[in-house]
Amino acid sequence: MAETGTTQRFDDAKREADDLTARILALRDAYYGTDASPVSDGDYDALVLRLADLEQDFPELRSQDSPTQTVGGRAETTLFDPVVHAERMLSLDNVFSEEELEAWAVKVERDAGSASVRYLTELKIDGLAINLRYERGLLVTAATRGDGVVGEDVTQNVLAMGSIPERLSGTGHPELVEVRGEIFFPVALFDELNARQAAAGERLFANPRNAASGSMRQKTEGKSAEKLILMQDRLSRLRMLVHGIGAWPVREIESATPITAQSEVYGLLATWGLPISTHFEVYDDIDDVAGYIRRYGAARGGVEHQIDGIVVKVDNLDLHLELGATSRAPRWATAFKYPPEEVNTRLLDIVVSIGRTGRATPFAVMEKALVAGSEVRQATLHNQDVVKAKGVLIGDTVVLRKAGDVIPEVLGPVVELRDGTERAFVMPTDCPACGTPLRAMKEGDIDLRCPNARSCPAQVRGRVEHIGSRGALDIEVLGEVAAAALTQPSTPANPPLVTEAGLFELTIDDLLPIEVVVRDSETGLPKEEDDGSDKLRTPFRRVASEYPKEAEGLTAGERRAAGISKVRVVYPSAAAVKLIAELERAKTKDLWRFLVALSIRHVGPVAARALSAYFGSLAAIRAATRDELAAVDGVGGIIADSLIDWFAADWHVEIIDRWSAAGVPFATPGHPGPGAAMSAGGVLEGVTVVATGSLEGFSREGALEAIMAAGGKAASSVSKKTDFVAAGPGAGSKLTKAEALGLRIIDAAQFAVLVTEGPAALGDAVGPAAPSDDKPADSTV
DNA sequence: CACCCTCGAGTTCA
DNA sequence: CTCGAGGGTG
Repeated sequence: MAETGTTQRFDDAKREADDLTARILALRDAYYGTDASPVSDGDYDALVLRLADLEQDFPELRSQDSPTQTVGGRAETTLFDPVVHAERMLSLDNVFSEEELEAWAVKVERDAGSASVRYLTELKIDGLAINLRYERGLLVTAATRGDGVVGEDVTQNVLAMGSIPERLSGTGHPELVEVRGEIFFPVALFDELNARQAAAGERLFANPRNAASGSMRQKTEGKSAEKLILMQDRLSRLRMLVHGIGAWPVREIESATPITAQSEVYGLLATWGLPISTHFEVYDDIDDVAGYIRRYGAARGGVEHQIDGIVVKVDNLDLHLELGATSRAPRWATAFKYPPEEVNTRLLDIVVSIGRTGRATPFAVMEKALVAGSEVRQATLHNQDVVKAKGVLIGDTVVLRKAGDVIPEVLGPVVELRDGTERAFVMPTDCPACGTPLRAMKEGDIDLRCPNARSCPAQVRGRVEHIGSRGALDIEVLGEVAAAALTQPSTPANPPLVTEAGLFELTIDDLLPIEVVVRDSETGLPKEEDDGSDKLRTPFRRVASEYPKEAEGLTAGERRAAGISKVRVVYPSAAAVKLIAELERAKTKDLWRFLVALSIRHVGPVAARALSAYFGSLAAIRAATRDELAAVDGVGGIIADSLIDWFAADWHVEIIDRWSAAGVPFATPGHPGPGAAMSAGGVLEGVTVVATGSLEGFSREGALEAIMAAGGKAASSVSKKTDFVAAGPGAGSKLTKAEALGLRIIDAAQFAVLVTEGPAALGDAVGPAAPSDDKPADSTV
């Protein structure tokens, strides 16, 4: 039977290998033919890797033209002239973890024998590989990689970039030298490029790599003068960094300059006037290489080009010759690939959730996928229109990424991988939480809402959780789990809260009976005990078995004599005690926090602050007319209507009454009454400040408080009206935008001065610094 | 009528 | 942190 088994396994392997080969070749065609791949790089690599594995197990499967033996790409069919590279352009093998890197290093060091190995690390630019051929110091051709043997002649476009020397500087250039490098589109200019493309009615680029590739592929023929200017403009924005020498006239160069290391090659290339990266390092120890990888993994966005990994090269050139190369890649170098930022995964379902405002939001439930370093299984789809616009069907393979490296986002389906079993998403007509028909609240609204605000369990739970959140009353313990426990009918008791009206009436005794069904974090289904019943947790009570009070002080023998045995005692858990204490503490919080906690449409922290400062009490807000409400800065007719509507509902009034009865003041002590002008003044009067990143000495909230306490406006987003941007470590897009707008950017220390002494103390006028100011400092403020 | 801003939602990690 | 949606303001 053993033989049958082997034959069987070989047949399976052969079938899989054939299948893999076909898919890889098809993807290569798509990839190199159209600049857009139907699958992500990570998937492509996975296919090639799997094939390599199979070939390892069954060497007879490996053929000369297997994709593992040939370099990616095929001869181009576009209109550019073919160029035969003097020396084949190889690709690099990949490692996907520090362990694999370690294993590679072990092999290298073993093969190196007694020689001590030094490693050069550099960023792997996600761009377009280019081969520059110089003869006696003159650029003869610039060509794309193509299939590694024959590429496309893009010399004219490369010269049009303006940053690649047509003639090498220095003297003593070899008869022939090929310089390899990568052309890329600087990420900082990418958004602007797409905006121009859109304005010109041209197609948008999916990413900077595509932009580089697309720009390099442009042809001048048949273009209008206007288009030629645009083309030239795009080309001038491209950059190139060189990272190696292909056709390698060792003796010729060495006779001129003795060179023994790759890092010295870079020095040589620089003296020739070629642009080299400033990000390379040389290390003796592979552990230091791992450190470099980790450093840049954390700061991938901080470089002018996209990075798709780290290239690790053996620095010693004599070892390059000794280690040699396979038919597709050198053995003296490897590429560490970071976890991909875009991956494919399966869209298992589209489910609708009901938020605290009743809005029905469809979200994608996906097969768990590792993207940008964390596992993702859900992503919001916003509303039906977005689902339709993205064109995804349930069952599709979809492209998933993290917008801003944080928020999971479904980009769209991989249409090529459909098999006909996919089905379209249909927005439910009824609320999935309470069954009430969903409806648009206004004519033309895309969002559907559950109108059952009072008793829809999803909405009640959402509102209770919102009350506890940081932006509202900031009640510890009262998070997602506690909110669910308090509002869901827990077995066997009724929920302690039917609506949020009873929140401040809760006692320890109300909390004790609560039982929560434990749900599987993977499936969302209730977990079951061995006997099939739901697994329950009691978050607010702790049961102990101990001797009763009368046994205190007795020894074991005396207890036995008295016939006293242990009894079950129920204690409130730490969480229960904490929650009650926190609720008590919350009653003293500022009025605006209570306004936020009431979940009134369009009343968030900003509007709530404005209303509270103006009216001073909830009673005054309630008594105000529409016009009086709208007189408040930042409040218009819609918010005024929303407030009036809210107070008109009996069950809303009940919330106020019961919270008041429980001791919530709903007023700012000492407030002079409605309409009283806010105590104006303060050193930041009329100054808008945005805080981003972590500012030493301030919490996120604390920074905002400090700005407002000084009379300034704490804006949440950067615009040209922003006067100062206080940026600390970890600042992201806001800082980038501030720089783009030329705004005044200050650090934590300057921020501290700003909020205490005002802008003048920073010795600068309010507002953006003048672009070129050699004029005297006559502040107009 | 453009902007610019706030709101609300989802998600993950330290 | 980012997006869409929609309100507010110049």
